[in-house]
Amino acid sequence: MSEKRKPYPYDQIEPKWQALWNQEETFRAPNPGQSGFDPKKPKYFVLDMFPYPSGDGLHVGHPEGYTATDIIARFKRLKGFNVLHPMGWDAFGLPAEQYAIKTGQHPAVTTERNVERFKKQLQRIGFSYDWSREVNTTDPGYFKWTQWIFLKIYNSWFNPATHKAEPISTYTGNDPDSVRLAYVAEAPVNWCPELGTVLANEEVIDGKSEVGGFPVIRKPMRQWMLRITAYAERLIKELEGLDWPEGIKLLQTNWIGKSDGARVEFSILDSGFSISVFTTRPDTLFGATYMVLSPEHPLVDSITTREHADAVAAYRAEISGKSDLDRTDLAKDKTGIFTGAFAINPVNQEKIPIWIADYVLMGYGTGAIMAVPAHDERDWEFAKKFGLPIRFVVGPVENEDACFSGQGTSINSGIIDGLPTDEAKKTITAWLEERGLGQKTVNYKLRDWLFSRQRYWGEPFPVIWKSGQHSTLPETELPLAPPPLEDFKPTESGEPPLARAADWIRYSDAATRETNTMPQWAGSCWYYLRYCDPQNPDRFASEEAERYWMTGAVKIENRDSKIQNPGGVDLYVGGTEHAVLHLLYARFWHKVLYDLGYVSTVEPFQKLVNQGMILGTDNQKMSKSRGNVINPDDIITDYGADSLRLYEMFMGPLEQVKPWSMSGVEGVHRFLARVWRLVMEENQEGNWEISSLLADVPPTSKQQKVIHATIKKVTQDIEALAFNTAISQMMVFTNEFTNVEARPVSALRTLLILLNPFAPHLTEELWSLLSEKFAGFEGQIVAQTWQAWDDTLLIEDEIEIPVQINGKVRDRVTIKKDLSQEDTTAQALALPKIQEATAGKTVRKIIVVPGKLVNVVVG
RNA sequence: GCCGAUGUGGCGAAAUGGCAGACGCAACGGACUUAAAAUCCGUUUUCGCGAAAGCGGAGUGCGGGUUCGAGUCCCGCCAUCGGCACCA
Repeated sequence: MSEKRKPYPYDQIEPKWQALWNQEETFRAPNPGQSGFDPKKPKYFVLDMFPYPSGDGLHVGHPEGYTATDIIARFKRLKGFNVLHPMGWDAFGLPAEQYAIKTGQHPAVTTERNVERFKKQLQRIGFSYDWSREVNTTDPGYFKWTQWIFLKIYNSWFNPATHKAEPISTYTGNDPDSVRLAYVAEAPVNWCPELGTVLANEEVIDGKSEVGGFPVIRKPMRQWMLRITAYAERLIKELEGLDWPEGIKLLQTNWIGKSDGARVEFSILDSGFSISVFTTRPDTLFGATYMVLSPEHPLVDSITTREHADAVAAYRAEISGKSDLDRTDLAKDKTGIFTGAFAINPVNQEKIPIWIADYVLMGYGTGAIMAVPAHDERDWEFAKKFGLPIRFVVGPVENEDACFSGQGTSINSGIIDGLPTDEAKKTITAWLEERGLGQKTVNYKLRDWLFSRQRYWGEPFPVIWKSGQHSTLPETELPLAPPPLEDFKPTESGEPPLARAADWIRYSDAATRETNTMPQWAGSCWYYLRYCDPQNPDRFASEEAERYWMTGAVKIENRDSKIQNPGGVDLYVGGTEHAVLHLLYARFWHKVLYDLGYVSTVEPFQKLVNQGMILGTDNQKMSKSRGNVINPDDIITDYGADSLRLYEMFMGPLEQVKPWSMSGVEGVHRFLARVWRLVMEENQEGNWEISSLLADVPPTSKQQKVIHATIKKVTQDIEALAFNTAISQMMVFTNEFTNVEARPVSALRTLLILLNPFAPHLTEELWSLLSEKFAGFEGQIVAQTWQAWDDTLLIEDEIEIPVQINGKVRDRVTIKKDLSQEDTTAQALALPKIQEATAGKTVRKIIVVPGKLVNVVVG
């Protein structure tokens, strides 16, 4: 009894309803063909970005997006949809592995423990997930299919004629390995000698390891690559029809980085070689005064003259020894060295020197450029530093001391003189093509996806090696689990940790297993598909289930008709941090599966929404070191899950970054307590009982208006994901019914249904309490139907409108709603204040906006 | 440097080109109470005048513009946050 009395007994009702939902599988979503499936209802697939179950547990950022999707899921169910709302675990990953290296505890053990904790935390918030569909990327039953998809990727190629992935058997060339969508290449990786491991790009911050801050160097290693570049064009183009934030589409488009230009062949003087360069400005070809190769360019050794060989070798050694950090730091200061060789400019036969410099990247274009210092900032800087000639070929030249990279008219350029830039590009490119000296080309910044990691805690590749040749395991040998190990560090020689499992590696006398593992992205590339049919042992998801949840089609139809209807996940909510990587990788895999006929839609996610980050109460990013982390468990203990949910949604627009406020939590908590007290009151003994003010009376017409305005606003706001204003409106509703002599039960019935998606526990409880005394509360609230509003009830007979003089409000007038413009004007002008203001002045114009205002313009 | 988002009271915010500040927090005042908490009622952009009801001016980062009318549309800046960063 000493405990402080709670404003309402959330601590009792929340666990009660959670247990009941769990027990009765209230939110189980049957698949077509299963009992309880209703084919007449439309489908709705609402997806969260599944979490990595870290050791820290949930933070308040997780429930933000999860609450938003839960409200949508519950709303759609009330609206009569079959709703797929699942949750799972992206459980492979580096933190578990590093913890294992430190403590020797197997990652599977810590992962299981963390998953358990995360799940408990999520269940305490009352999310309406169909837990029978839970997936875990580290389950053999799951990663079997991750590996299976890899096999499909490995066994296909991108046919440039059809712009589609096709089985490798349709490839007629003589080297299928050169076109597979999964291939092996020597590629530089982020090697951290201190940690003895390779790091993903995301784990390298400013050239140092995210963990520990140790230097990271680039080291070439044999790597698996996925040919995502083959899809560059489609990954840009097929974004078009998606309902995604424009900013995210742009981010992906820029990441893929398409540029139109030309490849131009330069022959090398006194040698049999020729070097091709990529340029977006072939119109400036006459201004090329030198050429630059990347230090890693394969022809550097062949063309370097004897007297420059030592200096070039020294420069190349210096560059390769630099860490990423050094290279970034020196980005502004150009370095380079002359090779002694010369190239011939194909348009004017001019002899130009060939340099190497690290501002030219091997990974883009051809790794070589023609330098046009007059019209390219970087070339300008380099030419200035090394005293190379500068020649203007795009006019008008206004300033000889500055580079001009814009468009203009070609000058000093032979056949293209006088042409505007666009024309000049076309003309010179055609001229080059006719002579076999160049070609119109499209280039992308996007690189192929480095898909292997030297890690333990990931999916092993279903690949074996025999005499230096790779081949794949048969599907029947999937899943291939990682071997049991006790030491998870890479070997001393820098080989992946799987190399320690000698027995596991030996596949046969002649063949060994691949020891790299897949990156964490692999499992998250397709998890939304597994949710459709998570226990299926024979396919990643049955065709029927995949088709139903992705397109809504119950029967299998002509596949081409699906292309018309974009389909896919109906709503996907998650943080912006995945704007490029996860969302690009998943789209890529999905397209491969689509091309090969395994899925029904071109794109996986039809609508995407990014929730904004939640900052600490100090307006700073939450972090352990700042000590400003808010733990959702504490909020639930002190205010209840419904308050946590409601506050997360009431803070502000979903997409916006916003700081946490404890008194804000108390505010919504008070609101929920007010709703509780609309229904319940305390008796003499201090027990809660149904309020004596409740009565089966019709609402007054004013109340009727509030009821219908609230149904309308809440419905429209939920559909627009504007949860904060939906809640405001329900507060208005509650205020309206707080001080009344008799409270119409029907009004509360409506409020409870509207509030249910937001505060499911409180509304279930009040619903069930009301059913003891009033009719209309049969069954659970989750089984009810969302109400419709009546617009005719919202129309006011009389409205008050402002009357302005020259745009400033001078008075107000109350008029009948359908009053004619003439009569409105007359009434407005008759107002004493308006009379006074217009006296002695000319009324020049009167603007009447029906039902809105009158504006009198006087001179 | 480039790209994107944002900028409104003491704070979180709201406003199809039409009464700026709904709703909530905080603060202040009142009711209830022996008292406090809780609850309920009220005030609260700011400046000036007024005892008060009220009256008047200013006001949505800054400077311009379009419009009868701009937080909202257009042009040019500034600031904060996020992303990319020698991509030829």
